[in-house]
Amino acid sequence: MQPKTRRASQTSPAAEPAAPAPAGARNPGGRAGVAKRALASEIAQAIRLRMYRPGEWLRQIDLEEKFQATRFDVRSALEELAIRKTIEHVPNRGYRVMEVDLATYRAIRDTRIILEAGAMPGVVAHIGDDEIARLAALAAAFSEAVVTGTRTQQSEINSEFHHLIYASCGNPVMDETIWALRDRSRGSSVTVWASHEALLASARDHHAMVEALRRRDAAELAALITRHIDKDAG
Amino acid sequence: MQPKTRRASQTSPAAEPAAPAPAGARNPGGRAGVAKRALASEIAQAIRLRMYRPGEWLRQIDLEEKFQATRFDVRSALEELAIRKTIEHVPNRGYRVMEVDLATYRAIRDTRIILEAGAMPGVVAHIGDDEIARLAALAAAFSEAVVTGTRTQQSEINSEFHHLIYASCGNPVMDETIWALRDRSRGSSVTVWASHEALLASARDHHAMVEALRRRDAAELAALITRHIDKDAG
DNA sequence: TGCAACAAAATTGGCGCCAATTCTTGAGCC
DNA sequence: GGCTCAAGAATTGGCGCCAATTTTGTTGCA
Repeated sequence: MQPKTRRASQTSPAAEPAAPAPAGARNPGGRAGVAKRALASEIAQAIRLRMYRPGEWLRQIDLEEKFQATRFDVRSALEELAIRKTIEHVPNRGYRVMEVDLATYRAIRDTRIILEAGAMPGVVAHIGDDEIARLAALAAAFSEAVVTGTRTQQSEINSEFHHLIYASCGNPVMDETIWALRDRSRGSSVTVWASHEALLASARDHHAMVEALRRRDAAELAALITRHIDKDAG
Repeated sequence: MQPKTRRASQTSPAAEPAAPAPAGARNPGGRAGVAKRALASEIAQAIRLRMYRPGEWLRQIDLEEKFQATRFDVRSALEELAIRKTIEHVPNRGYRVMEVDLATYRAIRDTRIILEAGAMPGVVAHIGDDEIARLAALAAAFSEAVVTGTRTQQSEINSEFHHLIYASCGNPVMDETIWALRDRSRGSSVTVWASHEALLASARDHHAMVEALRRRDAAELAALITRHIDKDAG
């Protein structure tokens, strides 16, 4: 192995104090370094928007021209999503949108309940009045979207609502973990809002959450979130 | 863009019923497909064992010959670890072991507490007597290792102990999430056991956990775990 | 008419090359 | 003697090529 062994410098074990932050921006050709990471989230977004359904194969050539990226970038992005469990990699067959079976779905749901309900005390402690006001506005917007908006609009407003909540818990790691799980549960067929009634119930939940938030009632909030996830309104 | 546009086949949106599992094994040249994933965990293991310290640079050429892998494999593995937040990628500088600052450390710790304590009811519900017996054995082994064993041995036994617990919660996703967080917190300087007293306290905690497990006392277990993490004994 | 084997096409995936960038060393200058 | 600047060495990283493998279409045979 090893096509070309140049030099085997000893990795300074203890040295290297910890470089602070050398330079910063760089972008020579056009958007090479950027596209790498961005492409992964673009594809992830497309999956979120159900442009690719669970079980569907993601052909590299298609993505290549769909997103105007090089094959290499596409493959990197695909690999990243596979690691994130958004898609699944089958050797010599390609990548396909992850399909989560019922058991896995329940596992994700239970984990989410623990995490998201557990985040509520932090939210109550850290959230400000302006955020609550914004949440109230979003809850109202969602209620309206249930009647007038498209599926995508509903989904977006709903996402924004929950995003704002978890971002307010004062714990970036928790926020990140919660959204990783939320993304994973999207590959389930259960996830799509079942009925108009379910949507209405979700809208009501949102308003109740805002109320509980105003009262700084963490326990009530946790209970609401738990029910909310259990019904799987996202 | 697009070096060679062959054909833009329409991605069959609804088709693709969901291929079950075509073939399975494949390994022509030697270990190409295997090394890809394996290498990442090998490097991760090395980091876990502190062969590379937080902040230290991981030179591709060194890894190349250290693990007898091609440059391409090394880079893939490094990318994977960067996505997992085990290491950090600095463009044109390379990859280095992630250093977690105090704030992030606390964020991880708080998230872990919520998750790991939240997993306890599941553990109590699903664990069998044989697992408890094994845990008791491990707790004893740890107590002994505190006196006679090396740092690495202690760490390994401790890992096995906690691994067994979380694997018994009946929720693979939870287990996986917990370990992802545990791995991330390793990049902190706080993580290493502070003193001999701390080690002894950890050992005592383990025995107390086994006891609580025997009594199927989820609340007590959760309290123990919370304290255990708070003291940061791993 | 149905099935099986074969052949052609398409797609994935491993790998190496070389340009871009950064780090290091040494000379020149203040 | 210390600092700045510049040339050289080393390392990272983008990208394309082609082999391996799978899928699709077709022909021949029972």
